[in-house]
Parts: sequence; structure tokens; C-alpha cells
Amino acid sequence: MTVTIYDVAREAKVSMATVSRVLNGNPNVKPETRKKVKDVIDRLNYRPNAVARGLASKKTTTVGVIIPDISDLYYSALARGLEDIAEMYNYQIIITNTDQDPKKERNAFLNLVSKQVDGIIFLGGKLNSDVLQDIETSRVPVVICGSGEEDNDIPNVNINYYEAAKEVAGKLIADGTKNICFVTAGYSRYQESRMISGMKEAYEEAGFNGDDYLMTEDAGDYEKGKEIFGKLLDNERDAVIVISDEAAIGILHGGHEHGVAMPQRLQIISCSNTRLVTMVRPKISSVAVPLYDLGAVGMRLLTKLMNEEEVDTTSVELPYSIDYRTTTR
Amino acid sequence: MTVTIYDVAREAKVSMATVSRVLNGNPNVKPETRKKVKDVIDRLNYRPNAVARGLASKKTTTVGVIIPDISDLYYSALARGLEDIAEMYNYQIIITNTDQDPKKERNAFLNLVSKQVDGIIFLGGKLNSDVLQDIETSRVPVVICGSGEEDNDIPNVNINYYEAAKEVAGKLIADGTKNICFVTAGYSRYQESRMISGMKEAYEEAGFNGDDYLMTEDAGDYEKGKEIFGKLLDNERDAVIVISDEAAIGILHGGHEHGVAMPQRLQIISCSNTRLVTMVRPKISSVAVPLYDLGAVGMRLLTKLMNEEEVDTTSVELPYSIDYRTTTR
DNA sequence: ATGAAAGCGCTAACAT
DNA sequence: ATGTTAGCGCTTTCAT
Repeated sequence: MTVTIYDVAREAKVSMATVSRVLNGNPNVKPETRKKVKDVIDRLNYRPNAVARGLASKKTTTVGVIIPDISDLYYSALARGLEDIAEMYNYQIIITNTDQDPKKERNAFLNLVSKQVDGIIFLGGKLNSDVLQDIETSRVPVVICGSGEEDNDIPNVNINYYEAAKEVAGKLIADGTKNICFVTAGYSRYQESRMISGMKEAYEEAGFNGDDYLMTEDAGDYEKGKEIFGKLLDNERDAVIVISDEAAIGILHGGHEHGVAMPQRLQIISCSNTRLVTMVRPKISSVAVPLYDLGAVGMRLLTKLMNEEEVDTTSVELPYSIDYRTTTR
Repeated sequence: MTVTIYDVAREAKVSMATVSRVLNGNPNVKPETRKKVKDVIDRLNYRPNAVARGLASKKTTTVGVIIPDISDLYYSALARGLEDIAEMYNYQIIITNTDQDPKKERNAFLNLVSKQVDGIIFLGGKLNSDVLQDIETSRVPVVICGSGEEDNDIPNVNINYYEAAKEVAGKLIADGTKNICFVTAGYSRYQESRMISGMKEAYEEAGFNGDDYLMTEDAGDYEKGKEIFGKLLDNERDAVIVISDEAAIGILHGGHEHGVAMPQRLQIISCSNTRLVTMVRPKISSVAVPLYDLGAVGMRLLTKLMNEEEVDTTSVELPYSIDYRTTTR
């Protein structure tokens, strides 16, 4: 019924090995033989069974992607970058959503390993010790993208969130706005704590103690952003640095509803840089994180790891810039 | 090195067949034997090789998803719904982006088939005859989600875009605004032509000839939406029905820049219903397409198809509603 | 309830 | 340059 390599071999009057060779571009095949085999392949409309191939070769040309939520613009931008590069190198990707749930994360990892993926990419996520342990024992190449995790020895690609936060806060402080609220989203605790350190450093350099001024709130989506607006007012904040773009928009609209002038009374800078920030009015100032590139570079790194090529750094840091738009003075 | 079913069998002093049985929940295993085997599995930390399993059983518990662009909010919402259900039924999903390119689409399909996926879901896309042919010959269950394709006999799930367009246009016309522009996005020509039919029917029912009033423009993203705003003005449009939410926002902002009052001078209704429509001001009226459900129901349908269960309809139509917000009068 | 053995469709030595 | 053959790690008859 389904045509196999054996059928092709028989029809072409060669051995399976030869068919396999032309399939895999092995140069040790006489051109005429190659042509003969190719003709039969076309005639029979033969398509190699990738599963059998995977079992025999121990390579599946598929990589797993573990992602908090594909419908989040931040992650889907990363995913797109990553898939484009994967396609370029002839890898397919299996995507699993975890909603940051450690159980789901571990499950996803184990599933992928049992599917014999050649490599795994983590986007965001917290990587609890269970998974860390699994990574260790499974010996699958893993890279972490855009989560700010750089404390362990797993290859990763990020921007320098510490510096970004420091720069943003520094600019704000220099302009005299010291009552900053950092609005976290729970994407990555590690990244967020790095950013807090950066901000405190900015205070320090300006001669202030960050603890006297900086406060923290949590809001990961639009509704939550609107919700916390009151608190920002109550605490006399005059600037927010917010991880989630959607939360930033929520805050923006919360401000509209309260009749608060922005950026005069409250400045907003977001940190995810999805295309949302330029699709609202006023346009939101943001840290220009190269989302697509983060994914693309991560996948490129993974291809090298899977090929056992030498890599100079397993911790790559992409440049970022800061786009001051209309929610900052 | 890697522990196989054979190792488990040896350690548990049973045959591979028995181990396989406990692995697959076959009831024909004495409880004590089952326990013994399970203990060894835990002790050795054995994980079945899904590739070998796939080769032997001809089932891979993975389904392919062919999608125009995962970073498009519309598709990623569908994808999320679909993946949630897939996870529920223990399927993994391989995602491929095609940018609506027929070549890429065909390639993706062929790749998935060679990976022996148990089923394939198409989101959007045009399904040219090549692919249609491949679907025919490969005999893989396929379902199409949210693309409005219902002209062929491939199982699909959609809303009734014809009715939705008719309803929206009808309301507009009844209110006296007849100069409508339908802004397409090229997502699905078929869906768009169905919608045009619906709109014309609405004119008809109101006693007008749609051809005298209806015009069409194309804009699939924010920038394009802003760009075409001039044309809308030049053609004295007083309402737009637009496929892409981002284009709708572009038009909205184009209006702001031209100082055009909305909805007084121009009404906007979008048709994708991503969460963007409520994240801009004014909020955009839209056809409330149940994106997540479209994906979820599609995947559920596919699981039935893969199980060779009886399905009553292979063409399911989900209900929709229309949310009149602030860009309509 | 359990075991033996024949594949699943391919790759990769090893021979020639 | 080509063929032979032994797996890859599992499922699945078929016996018992």
C-alpha cells in the first residue's frame, strides 16, 4: 500500500542501501544510478518515512519548544523567529503551552524527550529544579530564550535586562521623577529581580536610596493593568516601568478614565516591545527588545549545539535600544 | 546507555511483551506482575521511545498544524484553543508557518505526512489543488479551521461569514449608511467572496443594488490600514467592514490624523475579534468570532476522525454574535 | 496471563 | 560504487 524504500530498490534494480544513499545525498553513487533511482522515486511517488528514519539514525530533525502561551504576542513573536530559522535548517517544531505551570513544563519536557527531539527551546518559564535535573540527565541540547535566565549554565539568549532597567530608571530619575513603580508580570522572577537591581543601581548612581522610592506591583494583562491604576495614584507614582505591554495599555487607559494627564502626571515605559505599543494612542515608550531575533538567534544556537559544533559563547546577549515615544517626557 | 524495554523486561524477569502490555494499559496482566514491572520502570527511570513506538504501531500521537503566521493574534488564538484540546487527548502538535505561500503550504503538508502525523489541521490558507490532491492520496485526516472554506468536502469548522456580513451590512444600510467599503486581508478569498455575497444580499433586501454602493479595498495590517484611509475619504465611504483587526486600528488612527469624527463620519466594524479591538480607544465594534473555540472544536473533530469514530457532520458551524462598541452608531 | 518472534521502514557498518 | 545485513526500540499476532 504505502511505498517503501524496498519497493524503490526493487523497481530500480538496486539495493536499499543505494536508494538510501541517493536519499541522503551520499556522493558515493554513480550519476546514472542516481538518476535511475530518482526516476523511480518520482514514478512511485515515494516519500521516506521520517519515523523509521528517526529510529534508525537517532535523529528526528524536530525540536521541541516549551512556551508559556502561544497566544501572547511576546511569545508568539519569539516563536515566529525561531520557527523561521528552524525551517531554514530543515527542522520541524513541536510546541507546548505551559502557562508557566511547573508541572506542565516538566511534562512537556519529558514528552519531548520521549519523542526523541534533537533539541529543546524554552521560552520564558522558570525552570524549576526538577526540569533542571531532567535536562542534566537527558543530555538533550537545550537553549533558553528571552527569559533573562542566565544564572545557570544552560545556553541562553537574552538582552541585558539589568542594563536596560538601569538606563530607563536612570533617565527618569535624572529628569526628577523618582517615585517609580515597577510593574512585574511573573514572566521570569529572575529577570525581574535583575531589573530591580538595575533600577536600584540607577538610584544609587544618582545619589538616592532606591528602597525609599521604588515600589512594585504585579499586572500581567490589560485588565490587571487597569485595576492597579488606583494604587499607582494612591502611592503618588509618577512613572511606571512595566513588563507586559498589555498591562501598560491597561494602565494607560486607567489613566484616561481617571482623567490623569500622561506623560505630564504619569510616565509609562513598557518592556516587551510587541507591536501593540505603537498601536495605541499615545504610543507607549518601550525598551526595544528584538523579539524575533531573540528567537531566531536562539534557534541558530541550538542548531549548532545539535550539530556538536563549537560555540564561542553559550550565553549570548543581543543589543537593545530604548524607544522614547509619547508616554515619556 | 539509554534504558529500553528490553532492560525492563530482563530486570523484571518477564518478556518484552508483558512490559509493553503494562505500558499500554492492557488489562491482560496479573496485578502483581503489573506492579513488579512498574517498580522496575520507576527504578530504571525508563521512558518509552515514542519514535520506535510510532514505527511499530503506525501511530505517532502528533498532529500537524499548518498556519499562515503564528505571530498573528488571530491565528495564535486559534492555535491556543487547538493545542489545549490536543494536550487533553495526549497529542503533541507540530506547527509550520506558511505566510499563505502555496509552495510552503504544500511543503509543510508533505513534511508532516512523512513524519507520519496522525492528523493535520489547516488554519486559514487557500488550499490550492496540489495540496487538495495530496490530501486525497495521503489519506491523513484533515480539518480546516476558521478559514471559511466550506466548498470542498474536507471537514471544517467555521462561523457563517455570509450571515455575519449580511447582518452587519444590513444594520448599516438600515441606518442609512450605504457607502460601505469592505476591507479584505487576503486571509481567505473564499471567505471574503462569501462575505461580499452576504453584503450584497443585505443591499438587495433593503431594496438597493449592492454594486452601486459597495466597494472593496485590501489591507491586512496596521500600516496598510492607515494607508488606505485617504481612499476611503476620496470615495466618500461612511462605513468600513474590515477583516483584519490591525487594519481596522490603522484605519481608526488614520481617521484621527485626518481629524475625521468616528463614528459620526465613518463607522468601523472589524471581523477578527482578537483582543486588540477592546484595547484601543474608541473600542472597535466587531463580529465576535469565537477564535479559541474554533480551534478547540476543530481539534476535537480531528481526534474523532483519527479514532475513526462516527461524526454526524464534518462541517460544523459555530455561533457568533456582533459586538457593537464605539466605532458604530 | 505470559512469551516468542516477526516485523515497522529505515540507516550504517562492513564487505566486495 | 554497490550490496548484505544487522540493528534502532517498540507493538502485535500467534502460541501456549
